[in-house]
Amino acid sequence: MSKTNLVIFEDNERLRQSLELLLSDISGFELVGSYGNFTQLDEVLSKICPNIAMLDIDMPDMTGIAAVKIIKERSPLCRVMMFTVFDDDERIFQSICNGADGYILKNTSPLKIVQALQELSEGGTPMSPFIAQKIFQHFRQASKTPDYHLTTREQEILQLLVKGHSYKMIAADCAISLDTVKKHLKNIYTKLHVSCGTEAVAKALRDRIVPI
Amino acid sequence: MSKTNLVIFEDNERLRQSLELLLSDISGFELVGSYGNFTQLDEVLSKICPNIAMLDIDMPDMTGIAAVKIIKERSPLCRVMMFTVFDDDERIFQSICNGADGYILKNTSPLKIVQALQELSEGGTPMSPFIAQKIFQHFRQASKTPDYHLTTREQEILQLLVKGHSYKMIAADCAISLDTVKKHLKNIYTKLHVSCGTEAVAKALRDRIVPI
DNA sequence: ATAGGAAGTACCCGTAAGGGTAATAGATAG
DNA sequence: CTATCTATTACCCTTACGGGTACTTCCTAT
Repeated sequence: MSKTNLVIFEDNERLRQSLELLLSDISGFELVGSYGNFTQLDEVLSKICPNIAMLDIDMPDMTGIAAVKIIKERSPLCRVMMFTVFDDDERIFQSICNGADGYILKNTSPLKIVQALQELSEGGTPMSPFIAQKIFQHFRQASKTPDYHLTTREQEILQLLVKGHSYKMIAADCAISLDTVKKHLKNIYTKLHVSCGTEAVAKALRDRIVPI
Repeated sequence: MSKTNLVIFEDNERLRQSLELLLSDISGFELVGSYGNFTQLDEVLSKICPNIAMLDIDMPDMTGIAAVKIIKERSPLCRVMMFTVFDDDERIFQSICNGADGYILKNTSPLKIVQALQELSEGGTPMSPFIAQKIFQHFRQASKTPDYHLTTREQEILQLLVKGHSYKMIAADCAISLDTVKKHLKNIYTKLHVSCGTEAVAKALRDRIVPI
């Protein structure tokens, strides 16, 4: 069985050399490239066809976040590991959305780095415990729904409004008069502290009052 | 230092006994309860105050997904590990949103189960590789934005509409006439295949044409 | 028993919204 | 160099929307 080809993009020269040393003789892996910037990225993707790319985020000519997008567009099968000091939500989620397959922080021990790369090559999704925590937290946060004390009827009507139904259609759907629909929507706008339908729809979706 | 108190909720009797055996003599842990349903959940939370609860999802009287919500509301410090055969998006994300701190599948080896519980007790967020993959995939999926070929002006106007601005306010913001705003919105509605502002706002937010 | 909230109906009124049509300037492609 | 496309502006017309106010019925919680 052939070895897993590995390339590194890391601008800190000392760290890059340490990584080269660490990763140069792991069984099953072959370090086939190591770069301090992304100028040769195109060439690397077309000529070397690496199985795994390990990316620093803060690089001189391009962020690793932009690079992972390019890599995944050009070589979808290349698995990408983010390797960075950044642990803020913004950079974590952007990296993942752009296609990163793993995300480990630079304070990770050499042993764990090697384990993470092995896990990555086996199709796994290695990440530092802190990253896993952030992700779980993100879901919990996103599911929190403020309560505007809408009645069931009001929720029903708001849902229809979000679907793009006109007042008239809502009246037909609910089998009530047009005036009643207006009254309900008036109350809904008051409760949501908005002044028109479009604003209500935006708030309903943003605050998950209605299913997205 | 005192031991970590652990309780198990698992309705399969044989599996529960296996878990009891596995977890009864791990150093640092003490298995203080093991139940085949959630009838005694209230009591367990108020009297035993477990540090860790391990929950099966498919239980006779309540789902583990509902249980994790209750546990987290009543005892936020109790760390909850989902332990289940289910690997569908729906149950994974609901569990996490309700407050689960870890999610491992039942095909996990005994050694890995013990490691996961240790990681959980140290504040980590253990999950099966497959779960990690699902989560990363979820982010990638959510960030995909269909292209409706809106011009920059149209995007700008759509954003203002989503903010709840009236046609008149948009005209003022963009320093163009009201009629032009109308025309642009007409074009936007056509491009998005919608018929009114509320529907356009809903589509813009759902399809992430504008930042949520 | 009764007060308050939820739901429904009905009116008026003014403006905002949405559809149709057309003209102008700038860019771009053949 | 002209034809075409895009972005922009403009006008007319009808309807939908949003605010105000008022009344009835049902239900539930005190």
